[in-house]
Amino acid sequence: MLSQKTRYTIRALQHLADHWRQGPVRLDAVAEAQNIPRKFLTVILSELVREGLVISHRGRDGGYELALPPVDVRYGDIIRLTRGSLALVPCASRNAHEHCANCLPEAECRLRGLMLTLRDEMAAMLDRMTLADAITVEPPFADEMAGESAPLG
Amino acid sequence: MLSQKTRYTIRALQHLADHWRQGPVRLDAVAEAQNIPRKFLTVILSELVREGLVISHRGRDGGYELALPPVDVRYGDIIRLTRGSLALVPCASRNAHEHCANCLPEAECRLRGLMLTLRDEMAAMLDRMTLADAITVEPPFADEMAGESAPLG
DNA sequence: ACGCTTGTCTACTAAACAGGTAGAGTTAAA
DNA sequence: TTTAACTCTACCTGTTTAGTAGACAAGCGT
Repeated sequence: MLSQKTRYTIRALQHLADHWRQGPVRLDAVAEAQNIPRKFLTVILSELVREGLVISHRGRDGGYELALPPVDVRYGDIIRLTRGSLALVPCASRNAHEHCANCLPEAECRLRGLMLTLRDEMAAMLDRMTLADAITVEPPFADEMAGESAPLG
Repeated sequence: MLSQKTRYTIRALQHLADHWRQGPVRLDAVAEAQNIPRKFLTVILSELVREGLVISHRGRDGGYELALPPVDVRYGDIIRLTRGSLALVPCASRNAHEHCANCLPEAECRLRGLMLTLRDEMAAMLDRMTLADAITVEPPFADEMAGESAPLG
């Protein structure tokens, strides 16, 4: 799962992307529009500023704006930034590789093999999408529970 | 990230799959071969027994074995079982859907749209692979850091 | 029936992390 | 020089993770 903080981060960035080239957006505006606790959002945005993804303007009429055009901010980058890695296990990360604790030698670990493949598929998709993409949300739910019935129930 | 427990679970099941139809495998054998703390493994295996994925045999010459052929145990099922869902956000789960806290209405949430698509890609891959598949681990690392250079560095 | 080996179950705990909050300080436009 | 912003360090509280302890139950072989 993505942490709540990562989700807030993504939604905040989406909001800034929506207001690209419209001048700084105030923190409260983001907090209200995106339903993010105000105080927590200060922490999140400050980090994004430190990381260079967002620019802040202090003083009156200040606020935040993206540091680069939405089309240049890929979702993969955002998740790498906030989570450290796209991978589902430390040893399957391509940019922040770490040995897993209590594991087999990496060359023998099938879980690692699987997770490397999975990571690459996820990366391919997340690096294709940027903050500039309009994402259409699918219609309701219901008829989508199919395909889940399996040997296990 | 998958929790350590989920990783242990998968490796334990792989071990049982490797010894399919060779009689019960003792807990200690699994613990040693897979480098899993013995006491913790009892918890993990007991849960798998309760969930019907593994059968246990008590008494002398007892141990554990898979309840069904390895080819019928998909990785997707294992992760659904231990994590509850494949999705990266609660609202993007197909079999354990939940509203996210402090979010937008689901129909408007672009993060949800993105995560639904991602979930489906992950599911497609994880439901294609089973415990019967030999997974080849890729060669070393090194030349694989390419493709990471981006607007962000 | 006995004893050994092996799994089962409930409870507990230490440490880390998640998700926030408080509040004093700094900037810059009007 | 006021005031509406952002910034920074510190703190807090609840939950989850990763285990451990220890008494108990069940088969197998003799």
